Amino acid sequence: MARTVAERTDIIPVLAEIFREHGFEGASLSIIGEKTGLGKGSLYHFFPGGKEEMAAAVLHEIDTWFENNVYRPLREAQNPRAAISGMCGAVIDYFHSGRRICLVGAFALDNVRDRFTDQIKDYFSDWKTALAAALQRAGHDEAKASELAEEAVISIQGGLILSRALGEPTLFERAMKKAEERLLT
Amino acid sequence: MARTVAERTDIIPVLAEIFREHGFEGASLSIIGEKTGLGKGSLYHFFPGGKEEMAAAVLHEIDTWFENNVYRPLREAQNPRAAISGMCGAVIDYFHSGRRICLVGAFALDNVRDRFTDQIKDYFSDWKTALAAALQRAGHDEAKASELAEEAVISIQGGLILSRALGEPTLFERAMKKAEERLLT
DNA sequence: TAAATACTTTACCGATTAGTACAGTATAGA
DNA sequence: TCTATACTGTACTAATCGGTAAAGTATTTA
Repeated sequence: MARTVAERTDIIPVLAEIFREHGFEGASLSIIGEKTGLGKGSLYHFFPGGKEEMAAAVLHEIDTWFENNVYRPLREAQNPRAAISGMCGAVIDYFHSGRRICLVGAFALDNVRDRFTDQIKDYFSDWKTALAAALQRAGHDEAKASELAEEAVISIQGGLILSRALGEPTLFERAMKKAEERLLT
Repeated sequence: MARTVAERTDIIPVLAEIFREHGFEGASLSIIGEKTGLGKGSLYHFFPGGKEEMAAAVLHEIDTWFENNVYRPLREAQNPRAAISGMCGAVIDYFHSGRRICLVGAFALDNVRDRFTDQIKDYFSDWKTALAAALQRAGHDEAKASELAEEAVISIQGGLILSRALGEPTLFERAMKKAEERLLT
């Protein structure tokens, strides 16, 4: 039989988009099979734990992406203000200017939240602490840095919801610009 | 047979909590039957359109609640600043200090978003315009009022997500206090 | 080239899904 | 009290769900 996919890692971004579009429960194995081009046999070969393992793998990939492209730059860049600015740009790109939802945020509101509690919690908590660290290095005291970081993450998540709900991608870009202003002044 | 529920309207709040807890797809008819104490026969008697009609009825009830308790007071109260302050209190109560999610926001991220596009859109759009109207009557120009209103609704939705994700109800109260400050200064 | 491993296809399982049909019972109005 | 309507319980459908089993075919390793 023809080999369709060489690497398990190639499937994960496809799974991510499926979960974004249909949610965890709505992402049936038939949809997954259709969009990945893989039969059930192959899917359970790569993910013996079934849908739950697929979603966990997606969340893990999201986590490493943010660690590499958002959290670590915030913690380690020489210029913290440039790193914060860079974060805002990376976020706009990642969420396709508000046309793409945040899977972790969606899971947090979904009934699967209990199955992925820790991964969801870490995502937001890591983001907050990394951003607060950059803000502190930019001159804010600990309390103010934590407050500003929390506000920014809130604005991102809320902006994604409203942007999606109203069908206005520009809303998200506006919210990000506002958030960046508040972080840098 | 014993009559269990007198009014269709009595069931809707129960349905709302079920959808909040399990999502639209996750709210199976067996769960709904169990929590409402109604058999399928009764459920389809009250809601011939099935789950979709149930969810639509819940969204409609939410809309009228916000119209009566949030939007209209914002539009019509003599003292707009007091009305804004009242809105913040009502919102904290309604969402149980962040322990309760916003069903409309959850639907906006879910795969049912396409089935209830208009009701979701109206919810956020009505909220924005009502709050902007109050802000204008409080002295802001149209552009600034619209900007502040959008920011506030964003903070509410984002606050609910983070509060839920991190398991910190105090986060939502903090976000609401911040939002109120920004609206009233 | 031969054997071991990696991947795929197909067929199947029991459980659950939303929804329908309909007979039966309770209630309300005349 | 009789009748019409409102409501409920039970049984049923066809479809789909996530998951399993196992035989078959590639690909890699020795």
